[in-house]
Amino acid sequence: MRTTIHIFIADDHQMFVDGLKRLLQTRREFHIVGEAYDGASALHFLQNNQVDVLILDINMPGMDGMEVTKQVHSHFPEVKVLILSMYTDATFAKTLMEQGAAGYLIKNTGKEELFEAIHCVVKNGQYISKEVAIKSSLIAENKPAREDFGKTYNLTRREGEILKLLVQGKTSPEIAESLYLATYTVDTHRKNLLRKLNVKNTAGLVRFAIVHDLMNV
Amino acid sequence: MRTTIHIFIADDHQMFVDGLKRLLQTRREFHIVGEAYDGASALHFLQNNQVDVLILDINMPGMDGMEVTKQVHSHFPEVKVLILSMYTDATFAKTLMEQGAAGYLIKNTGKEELFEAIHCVVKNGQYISKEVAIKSSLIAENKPAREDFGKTYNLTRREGEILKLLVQGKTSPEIAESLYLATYTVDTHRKNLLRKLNVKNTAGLVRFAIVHDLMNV
DNA sequence: AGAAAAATACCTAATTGTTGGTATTTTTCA
DNA sequence: TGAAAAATACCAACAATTAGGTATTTTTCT
Repeated sequence: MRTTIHIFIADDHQMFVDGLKRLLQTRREFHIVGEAYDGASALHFLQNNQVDVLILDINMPGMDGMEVTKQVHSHFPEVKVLILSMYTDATFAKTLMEQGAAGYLIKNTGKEELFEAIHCVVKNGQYISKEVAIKSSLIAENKPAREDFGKTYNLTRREGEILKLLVQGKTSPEIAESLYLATYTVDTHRKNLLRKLNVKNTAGLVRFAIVHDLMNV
Repeated sequence: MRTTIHIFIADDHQMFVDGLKRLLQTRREFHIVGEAYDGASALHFLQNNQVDVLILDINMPGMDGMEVTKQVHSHFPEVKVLILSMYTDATFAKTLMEQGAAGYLIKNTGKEELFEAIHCVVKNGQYISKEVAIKSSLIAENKPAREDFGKTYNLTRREGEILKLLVQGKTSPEIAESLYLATYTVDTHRKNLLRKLNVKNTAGLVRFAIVHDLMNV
């Protein structure tokens, strides 16, 4: 790595920050540009300084890490947020990643993995601790491909056709008209779709279709 | 990196494989354990050998890379699939990641980024080429931040709240109950949502919400 | 050719959604 | 402190959806 990575540390434990600094300073490519013991100070610093990676302890007081992550992501999108946490809870990690965190590491991670994670997020990757990842299908969940959609979910050709039109916002009478069917028939297919996909209304059907990537939306 | 990373290369261009091997051999931590020029051979090798990372050319003949990715992910989940591709199409990359790929690199990537990507996927991260990522909302930074959603689309907090519940398949009475509101009120908000997002029914709302990534679905 | 699956169509009743209003209270912010 | 925005609530009428069926025709596949 030729270029220096500018790192800012936000953690409420002074000793932890010190240890982390020392650890990071063993690598030439890392440059600690600042530190803060609460979220507000961290945000303030970002306004006036170039920071590549914000290492953020998620147990910080004052302003919670979740909020800081959101703020940083929306106001300083170029800053990568790397979360350090004690929790291996996958849902928690997932939520943070969705709020804009680029990485999630549990605190007792080895230094090599930490270095790796920093490089990874700087390169636009996302990094998640192994301990967290194995707890759930947080990464790389296996969705069925579009072409075997019908097969996988046991939908017939007609059902798939009607589902597509539903996603487009069409009503039963409209679908009936465009497919030259009786509204009754369309409704029968809709009933079968609700049953097969185990949802209770059109919202569920639309959601299912989009999330499982049936549509080209 | 103390531990050796066992790499298998699957690509139909012999010269490309050779170049890649030479490139990877400049780093002590990488060990090329094998190579294949079609998907079937690659899968066969995995059955009898320890492989950490499978570098996979997505333009391989015989068995397409998409299929190999799926197979590897389901049969050898411990093997990280790193895709090499010529295409910067984000949808394509996304589909592959969903099939179980751990990383996606375009072929004219620099060696440092390649090394980085390998380390990243081994550590359970996901790596996506910058060139691909910036083309779409594949990674978080390019999506409108969730908290700006309301601002971007002029939705109020309450409207966003109700939209989320609609996507979950809830009916007006149900939403009213969970938010301690009159059904009348929920319906007013729904009317405003339909107007603001310019769709004509709930299917449109759900579709909009998911496509614009308001939800965590 | 015969069975199974898919597609078609119909009926009723209850619930939910949509449209087009009006109007008051609460919150936010300049 | 006002004005504006947001949130709340109500009414009526009509359209659409959902749930519970039954039943015939057409297509697919062995």
